[in-house]
Amino acid sequence: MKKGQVEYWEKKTRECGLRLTRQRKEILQTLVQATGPLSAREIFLKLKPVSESFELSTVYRSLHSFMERGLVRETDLGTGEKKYELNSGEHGHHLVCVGCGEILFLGCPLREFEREVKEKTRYEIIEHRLNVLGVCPSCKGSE
Amino acid sequence: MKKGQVEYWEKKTRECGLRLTRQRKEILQTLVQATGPLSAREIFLKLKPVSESFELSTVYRSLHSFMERGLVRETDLGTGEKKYELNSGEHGHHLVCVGCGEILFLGCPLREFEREVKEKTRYEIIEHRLNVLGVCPSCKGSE
DNA sequence: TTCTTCTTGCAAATGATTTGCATTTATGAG
DNA sequence: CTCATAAATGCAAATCATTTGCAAGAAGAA
Ligand SMILES: [Mn+2]
Ligand SMILES: [Mn+2]
Ligand SMILES: [Zn+2]
Ligand SMILES: [Zn+2]
Repeated sequence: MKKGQVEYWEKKTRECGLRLTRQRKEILQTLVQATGPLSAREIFLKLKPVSESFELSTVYRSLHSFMERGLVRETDLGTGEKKYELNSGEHGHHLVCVGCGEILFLGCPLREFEREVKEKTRYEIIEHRLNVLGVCPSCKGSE
Repeated sequence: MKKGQVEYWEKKTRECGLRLTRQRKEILQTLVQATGPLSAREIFLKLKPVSESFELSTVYRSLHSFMERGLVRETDLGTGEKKYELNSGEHGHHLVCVGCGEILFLGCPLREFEREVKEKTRYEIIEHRLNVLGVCPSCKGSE
């Protein structure tokens, strides 16, 4: 069972001791289908029409449960709302188009830098957060 | 007149067409003395005892005026409140101690990376945001 | 099926930041 | 220096994302 399938995440959910509710299934489904990180409200808006009943607060609560167990990652891309994505396990960063909001995944160029910072400052490094803002080719064209 | 002196920033304020009010002087003074970026509320709390009357909303409004003119920079260090600092002109990033909140300035290791991203993605790069979280030596000691 | 515990819906609270509006103040002209 | 005017402030209320309390509902173990 692969990370691209809902079943994978549903199993993980159970394994973490979380109950697999209809709402959580639908949230996971939405995240699996997504091409990039989504905000709680984006998830909510995708589901409300399809789903019997659904609360935004439930989305937030589910995402937090998922985060606590490491199933989901949260990113603040400076777009007002925090974004959430399934935790693929591979560390990286995001390139955001300020025009259309498209989000591309970027690898991490900071392994060496982190070592230098640790050495120079004597801080224990916990994590780093990087994101890049730009304009995608398509948005560049249509100005 | 140097960037370490309030007078420098007071002059700049005027040159930008902004009026130099008592409140703005005090905000600039606070920022000049600061050893790192401060939140609007931190500035407010430093000034309230000393100053005749002062509103948090005034701090926010002043900071925004300063930002529009490039006198002040805003950073989101993920600490809940946005932080503000005088715009030294030199681009860089921050290392934040999750223990005591100490903030160190870091240089930018991403010039080359930005070029690569531009080439690979064909995005026009506008800016990047990076900050590093860690534990300072002093906080490491006292656990 | 039953029982227990975890989740949800719903509404109200929170916390940072912003805004409307009447009043005050900085600044430039006279 | 005095005055007029636009800009800035105080104060209170509004926003907006996110969180929380609580009663009712639904998973899942037995
Ligand atoms: Mn990285
Ligand atoms: Mn940089
Ligand atoms: Zn775009
Ligand atoms: Zn510290």
